[in-house]
Amino acid sequence: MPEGPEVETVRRTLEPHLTGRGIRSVRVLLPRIIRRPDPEDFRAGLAGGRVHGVLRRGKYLVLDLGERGRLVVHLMMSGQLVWAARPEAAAEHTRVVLGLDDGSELRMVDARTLGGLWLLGPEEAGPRGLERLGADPIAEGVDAALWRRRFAGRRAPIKALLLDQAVVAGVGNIYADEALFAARIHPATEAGRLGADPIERLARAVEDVMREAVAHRGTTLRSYADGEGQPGGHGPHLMVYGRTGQSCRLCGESIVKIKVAGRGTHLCSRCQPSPWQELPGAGAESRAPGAKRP
DNA sequence: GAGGGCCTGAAG
DNA sequence: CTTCAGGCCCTC
Repeated sequence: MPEGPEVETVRRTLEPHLTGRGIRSVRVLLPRIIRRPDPEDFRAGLAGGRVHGVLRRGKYLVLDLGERGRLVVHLMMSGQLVWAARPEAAAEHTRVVLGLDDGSELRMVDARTLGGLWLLGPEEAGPRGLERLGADPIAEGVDAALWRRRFAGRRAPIKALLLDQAVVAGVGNIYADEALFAARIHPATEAGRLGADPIERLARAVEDVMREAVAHRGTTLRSYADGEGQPGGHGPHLMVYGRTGQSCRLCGESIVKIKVAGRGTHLCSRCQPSPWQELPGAGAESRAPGAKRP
Protein backbone atom coordinates (compact mmCIF):
# COMPACT_ATOMS: atom_id res chain seq x y z
CA MET A 1 0.00 0.00 0.00
CA PRO A 2 2.07 2.87 1.15
CA GLU A 3 4.79 4.52 -0.92
CA GLY A 4 7.14 7.27 0.24
CA PRO A 5 4.51 10.03 0.51
CA GLU A 6 2.17 7.82 2.54
CA VAL A 7 4.95 6.66 4.88
CA GLU A 8 6.07 10.28 5.29
CA THR A 9 2.50 11.22 6.23
CA VAL A 10 2.41 8.41 8.78
CA ARG A 11 5.71 9.68 10.17
CA ARG A 12 4.44 13.25 10.51
CA THR A 13 1.19 12.21 12.18
CA LEU A 14 2.91 9.86 14.62
CA GLU A 15 5.81 12.10 15.58
CA PRO A 16 3.98 14.41 18.03
CA HIS A 17 2.26 11.49 19.76
CA LEU A 18 5.30 9.24 20.10
CA THR A 19 8.29 11.50 20.70
CA GLY A 20 9.40 11.27 24.31
CA ARG A 21 6.98 8.45 25.15
CA GLY A 22 8.08 5.38 27.09
CA ILE A 23 7.06 1.93 25.88
CA ARG A 24 5.30 0.22 28.74
CA SER A 25 4.07 -2.98 27.12
CA VAL A 26 4.50 -4.97 23.92
CA ARG A 27 1.94 -7.45 22.62
CA VAL A 28 2.77 -9.59 19.60
CA LEU A 29 -0.36 -11.14 18.11
CA LEU A 30 1.30 -12.51 14.95
CA PRO A 31 4.83 -13.68 15.81
CA ARG A 32 5.99 -14.23 12.21
CA ILE A 33 5.62 -10.52 11.45
CA ILE A 34 8.61 -9.92 13.76
CA ARG A 35 11.64 -10.33 11.50
CA ARG A 36 14.38 -9.75 14.05
CA PRO A 37 15.21 -10.77 16.75
CA ASP A 38 12.92 -13.66 17.76
CA PRO A 39 9.53 -12.48 19.07
CA GLU A 40 10.34 -12.99 22.76
CA ASP A 41 13.61 -11.03 22.56
CA PHE A 42 11.79 -8.44 20.49
CA ARG A 43 9.20 -7.96 23.20
CA ALA A 44 11.74 -7.89 26.01
CA GLY A 45 14.08 -5.54 24.17
CA LEU A 46 11.36 -3.08 23.27
CA ALA A 47 9.46 -2.91 26.59
CA GLY A 48 10.93 -0.22 28.84
CA GLY A 49 12.42 1.70 25.92
CA ARG A 50 11.71 5.30 24.96
CA VAL A 51 10.98 6.90 21.59
CA HIS A 52 13.48 9.68 20.88
CA GLY A 53 12.23 10.45 17.39
CA VAL A 54 10.30 9.16 14.37
CA LEU A 55 12.23 8.96 11.10
CA ARG A 56 11.61 7.70 7.57
CA ARG A 57 14.00 6.09 5.11
CA GLY A 58 12.32 5.42 1.76
CA LYS A 59 9.29 3.30 2.65
CA TYR A 60 10.69 2.30 6.06
CA LEU A 61 9.61 3.96 9.30
CA VAL A 62 12.26 4.12 12.01
CA LEU A 63 11.57 4.79 15.70
CA ASP A 64 14.77 6.06 17.28
CA LEU A 65 15.10 4.39 20.68
CA GLY A 66 18.32 6.13 21.73
CA GLU A 67 20.92 3.81 23.24
CA ARG A 68 18.53 0.89 22.80
CA GLY A 69 18.79 1.18 19.05
CA ARG A 70 15.82 1.51 16.71
CA LEU A 71 12.58 -0.09 15.75
CA VAL A 72 12.21 -0.42 11.98
CA VAL A 73 8.77 -0.98 10.43
CA HIS A 74 7.89 -1.77 6.81
CA LEU A 75 4.17 -1.68 5.96
CA MET A 76 4.50 -3.45 2.59
CA MET A 77 1.14 -3.64 0.76
CA SER A 78 -1.49 -3.45 3.47
CA GLY A 79 0.13 -2.33 6.73
CA GLN A 80 -0.93 0.54 8.94
CA LEU A 81 0.61 2.10 12.04
CA VAL A 82 -2.14 3.79 14.01
CA TRP A 83 -1.94 5.68 17.27
CA ALA A 84 -4.90 5.92 19.65
CA ALA A 85 -5.20 8.03 22.80
CA ARG A 86 -6.86 5.13 24.63
CA PRO A 87 -6.72 1.40 24.05
CA GLU A 88 -9.49 0.46 21.66
CA ALA A 89 -11.30 -2.78 21.10
CA ALA A 90 -8.86 -4.81 19.05
CA ALA A 91 -9.28 -3.67 15.46
CA GLU A 92 -9.33 -6.49 12.94
CA HIS A 93 -5.91 -7.60 11.63
CA THR A 94 -4.02 -6.05 14.55
CA ARG A 95 -0.59 -7.73 14.65
CA VAL A 96 1.46 -5.83 17.25
CA VAL A 97 0.41 -3.39 19.99
CA LEU A 98 2.74 -1.08 21.92
CA GLY A 99 1.32 0.35 25.16
CA LEU A 100 2.79 3.80 25.91
CA ASP A 101 3.40 5.53 29.24
CA ASP A 102 0.65 8.11 28.78
CA GLY A 103 -2.01 5.42 28.40
CA SER A 104 -2.07 5.69 24.60
CA GLU A 105 -1.13 2.88 22.24
CA LEU A 106 0.42 2.27 18.85
CA ARG A 107 -1.02 -0.55 16.77
CA MET A 108 0.50 -2.24 13.75
CA VAL A 109 -2.40 -3.49 11.63
CA ASP A 110 -1.82 -5.56 8.48
CA ALA A 111 -4.46 -7.59 6.67
CA ARG A 112 -2.07 -9.38 4.30
CA THR A 113 0.66 -9.88 6.93
CA LEU A 114 3.41 -9.07 4.44
CA GLY A 115 4.79 -6.24 6.59
CA GLY A 116 7.66 -6.60 9.01
CA LEU A 117 9.28 -5.21 12.16
CA TRP A 118 12.96 -5.26 13.12
CA LEU A 119 14.39 -4.29 16.51
CA LEU A 120 18.01 -3.31 15.89
CA GLY A 121 20.82 -2.55 18.30
CA PRO A 122 22.50 0.87 18.03
CA GLU A 123 25.21 -0.33 15.63
CA GLU A 124 23.27 -3.18 14.04
CA ALA A 125 22.67 -3.07 10.29
CA GLY A 126 19.05 -3.27 9.21
CA PRO A 127 17.46 -5.36 6.46
CA ARG A 128 19.17 -5.26 3.06
CA GLY A 129 16.58 -3.02 1.49
CA LEU A 130 17.06 -0.40 4.19
CA GLU A 131 20.84 -0.39 3.79
CA ARG A 132 20.75 0.02 0.01
CA LEU A 133 18.38 2.93 -0.47
CA GLY A 134 19.00 5.49 -3.20
CA ALA A 135 18.41 9.23 -2.86
CA ASP A 136 15.08 10.25 -1.35
CA PRO A 137 13.14 12.65 -3.64
CA ILE A 138 11.02 13.99 -0.76
CA ALA A 139 13.89 14.75 1.59
CA GLU A 140 16.81 15.47 -0.73
CA GLY A 141 15.66 15.67 -4.34
CA VAL A 142 17.01 13.78 -7.35
CA ASP A 143 20.37 14.19 -9.08
CA ALA A 144 19.64 13.85 -12.81
CA ALA A 145 23.34 13.65 -13.74
CA LEU A 146 23.72 10.63 -11.46
CA TRP A 147 20.69 9.01 -13.07
CA ARG A 148 22.16 9.56 -16.54
CA ARG A 149 25.28 7.61 -15.57
CA ARG A 150 23.23 4.90 -13.87
CA PHE A 151 20.82 4.44 -16.76
CA ALA A 152 23.52 4.27 -19.43
CA GLY A 153 23.50 0.93 -21.20
CA ARG A 154 20.55 -0.40 -19.23
CA ARG A 155 17.98 -2.26 -21.31
CA ALA A 156 15.47 -2.52 -18.47
CA PRO A 157 12.26 -0.52 -18.86
CA ILE A 158 12.59 2.84 -17.16
CA LYS A 159 9.70 1.96 -14.88
CA ALA A 160 11.65 -0.97 -13.43
CA LEU A 161 14.45 1.40 -12.43
CA LEU A 162 12.03 3.85 -10.83
CA LEU A 163 10.69 1.00 -8.72
CA ASP A 164 14.21 -0.05 -7.70
CA GLN A 165 14.65 1.38 -4.19
CA ALA A 166 18.43 1.45 -4.67
CA VAL A 167 17.92 3.92 -7.53
CA VAL A 168 15.27 6.13 -5.91
CA ALA A 169 13.88 5.60 -2.41
CA GLY A 170 10.14 5.67 -1.90
CA VAL A 171 8.78 5.48 -5.44
CA GLY A 172 6.14 2.78 -5.82
CA ASN A 173 3.67 1.73 -8.50
CA ILE A 174 1.39 4.78 -8.24
CA TYR A 175 4.04 7.47 -8.33
CA ALA A 176 6.17 5.70 -10.94
CA ASP A 177 3.20 5.84 -13.33
CA GLU A 178 2.36 9.42 -12.35
CA ALA A 179 5.94 10.66 -12.77
CA LEU A 180 6.36 8.95 -16.16
CA PHE A 181 3.15 10.59 -17.32
CA ALA A 182 4.29 14.01 -16.09
CA ALA A 183 7.61 13.53 -17.92
CA ARG A 184 5.85 12.29 -21.08
CA ILE A 185 7.86 9.06 -21.12
CA HIS A 186 6.45 5.66 -22.04
CA PRO A 187 7.04 3.31 -19.05
CA ALA A 188 8.46 0.54 -21.26
CA THR A 189 11.20 2.74 -22.75
CA GLU A 190 14.63 1.18 -22.32
CA ALA A 191 16.36 3.28 -19.67
CA GLY A 192 19.59 3.41 -21.65
CA ARG A 193 17.82 5.02 -24.60
CA LEU A 194 16.67 8.06 -22.64
CA GLY A 195 18.48 11.27 -23.50
CA ALA A 196 19.67 13.88 -21.04
CA ASP A 197 16.52 15.91 -21.57
CA PRO A 198 13.94 13.24 -20.75
CA ILE A 199 16.02 12.15 -17.76
CA GLU A 200 16.04 15.71 -16.45
CA ARG A 201 12.26 15.92 -16.96
CA LEU A 202 11.79 12.62 -15.16
CA ALA A 203 13.95 13.66 -12.20
CA ARG A 204 11.91 16.84 -11.77
CA ALA A 205 8.65 14.91 -12.25
CA VAL A 206 9.51 12.40 -9.54
CA GLU A 207 10.26 15.23 -7.09
CA ASP A 208 7.12 17.17 -8.00
CA VAL A 209 4.77 14.20 -7.91
CA MET A 210 6.10 12.90 -4.59
CA ARG A 211 6.03 16.31 -2.91
CA GLU A 212 2.56 17.12 -4.16
CA ALA A 213 1.36 13.77 -2.83
CA VAL A 214 2.87 14.58 0.58
CA ALA A 215 1.09 17.95 0.51
CA HIS A 216 -2.18 16.03 0.04
CA ARG A 217 -1.26 13.57 2.80
CA GLY A 218 -0.88 10.60 0.46
CA THR A 219 -3.18 8.50 -1.72
CA THR A 220 -5.81 6.17 -0.29
CA LEU A 221 -6.99 3.53 -2.76
CA ARG A 222 -8.06 0.87 -0.29
CA SER A 223 -6.51 0.48 3.10
CA TYR A 224 -4.04 3.32 3.52
CA ALA A 225 -4.52 5.47 6.61
CA ASP A 226 -2.11 7.83 8.37
CA GLY A 227 -0.98 7.57 11.99
CA GLU A 228 -4.30 8.98 13.19
CA GLY A 229 -6.40 6.70 11.00
CA GLN A 230 -7.20 9.35 8.38
CA PRO A 231 -7.21 8.61 4.63
CA GLY A 232 -5.07 10.61 2.21
CA GLY A 233 -6.45 13.23 -0.18
CA HIS A 234 -4.27 12.82 -3.25
CA GLY A 235 -6.55 10.37 -5.08
CA PRO A 236 -8.50 12.99 -7.04
CA HIS A 237 -5.21 14.44 -8.31
CA LEU A 238 -4.00 11.24 -9.97
CA MET A 239 -3.56 11.64 -13.72
CA VAL A 240 -3.23 8.02 -14.85
CA TYR A 241 -3.03 5.53 -11.97
CA GLY A 242 -6.32 3.67 -11.58
CA ARG A 243 -7.91 5.68 -14.40
CA THR A 244 -8.04 2.86 -16.98
CA GLY A 245 -10.63 3.67 -19.66
CA GLN A 246 -11.13 7.23 -18.44
CA SER A 247 -10.00 10.12 -20.58
CA CYS A 248 -6.60 11.72 -20.21
CA ARG A 249 -6.90 14.98 -18.28
CA LEU A 250 -4.54 16.64 -20.79
CA CYS A 251 -5.50 15.31 -24.23
CA GLY A 252 -8.71 13.33 -23.81
CA GLU A 253 -7.24 10.04 -25.06
CA SER A 254 -8.39 6.95 -23.16
CA ILE A 255 -5.98 5.85 -20.40
CA VAL A 256 -4.74 2.31 -20.98
CA LYS A 257 -3.35 -0.30 -18.60
CA ILE A 258 -0.50 -2.60 -19.64
CA LYS A 259 2.03 -4.76 -17.82
CA VAL A 260 5.58 -3.47 -17.37
CA ALA A 261 8.20 -4.96 -15.07
CA GLY A 262 5.52 -7.34 -13.85
CA ARG A 263 3.31 -4.53 -12.55
CA GLY A 264 0.05 -3.05 -13.72
CA THR A 265 1.01 0.15 -15.53
CA HIS A 266 -1.22 3.07 -16.53
CA LEU A 267 -0.45 5.51 -19.30
CA CYS A 268 -1.78 7.83 -21.98
CA SER A 269 -0.56 6.50 -25.33
CA ARG A 270 -0.84 9.93 -26.92
CA CYS A 271 1.01 11.89 -24.19
CA GLN A 272 3.51 9.00 -23.74
CA PRO A 273 4.11 7.51 -27.20
CA SER A 274 5.94 4.21 -27.52
CA PRO A 275 9.54 5.00 -28.51
CA TRP A 276 9.81 2.04 -30.90
CA GLN A 277 6.69 3.11 -32.80
CA GLU A 278 8.25 6.48 -33.52
CA LEU A 279 11.41 5.15 -35.15
CA PRO A 280 11.38 6.11 -38.83
CA GLY A 281 11.70 3.23 -41.27
CA ALA A 282 11.03 0.54 -38.68
CA GLY A 283 7.73 -1.29 -38.33
CA ALA A 284 6.33 -1.60 -34.84
CA GLU A 285 6.74 -5.38 -35.13
CA SER A 286 10.46 -5.43 -35.77
CA ARG A 287 11.29 -2.99 -32.97
CA ALA A 288 8.89 -4.24 -30.36
CA PRO A 289 10.53 -4.97 -26.99
CA GLY A 290 12.05 -8.42 -27.04
CA ALA A 291 12.39 -8.43 -30.81
CA LYS A 292 15.85 -9.15 -32.15
CA ARG A 293 17.82 -6.28 -33.63
CA PRO A 294 17.83 -6.33 -37.46
C1' DG B 1 15.52 -9.10 -16.49
C1' DA B 2 11.31 -12.06 -16.09
C1' DG B 3 8.51 -14.84 -13.06
C1' DG B 4 6.82 -16.72 -9.00
C1' DG B 5 6.04 -16.65 -3.97
C1' DC B 6 4.60 -14.60 0.10
C1' DC B 7 -0.74 -13.68 2.33
C1' DT B 8 -5.51 -12.04 2.56
C1' DG B 9 -9.46 -9.56 0.84
C1' DA B 10 -12.02 -7.37 -2.76
C1' DA B 11 -13.65 -7.19 -7.25
C1' DG B 12 -14.77 -9.13 -11.81
C1' DC C 1 -14.81 -19.30 -9.59
C1' DT C 2 -10.39 -16.26 -11.20
C1' DT C 3 -7.65 -12.21 -11.03
C1' DC C 4 -5.68 -8.50 -8.95
C1' DA C 5 -3.61 -5.44 -5.25
C1' DG C 6 0.50 1.24 -2.71
C1' DG C 7 6.24 -4.41 -2.09
C1' DC C 8 10.08 -7.05 -1.78
C1' DC C 9 12.89 -11.19 -2.26
C1' DC C 10 14.63 -15.22 -4.41
C1' DT C 11 15.23 -18.25 -8.37
C1' DC C 12 15.98 -19.23 -13.31
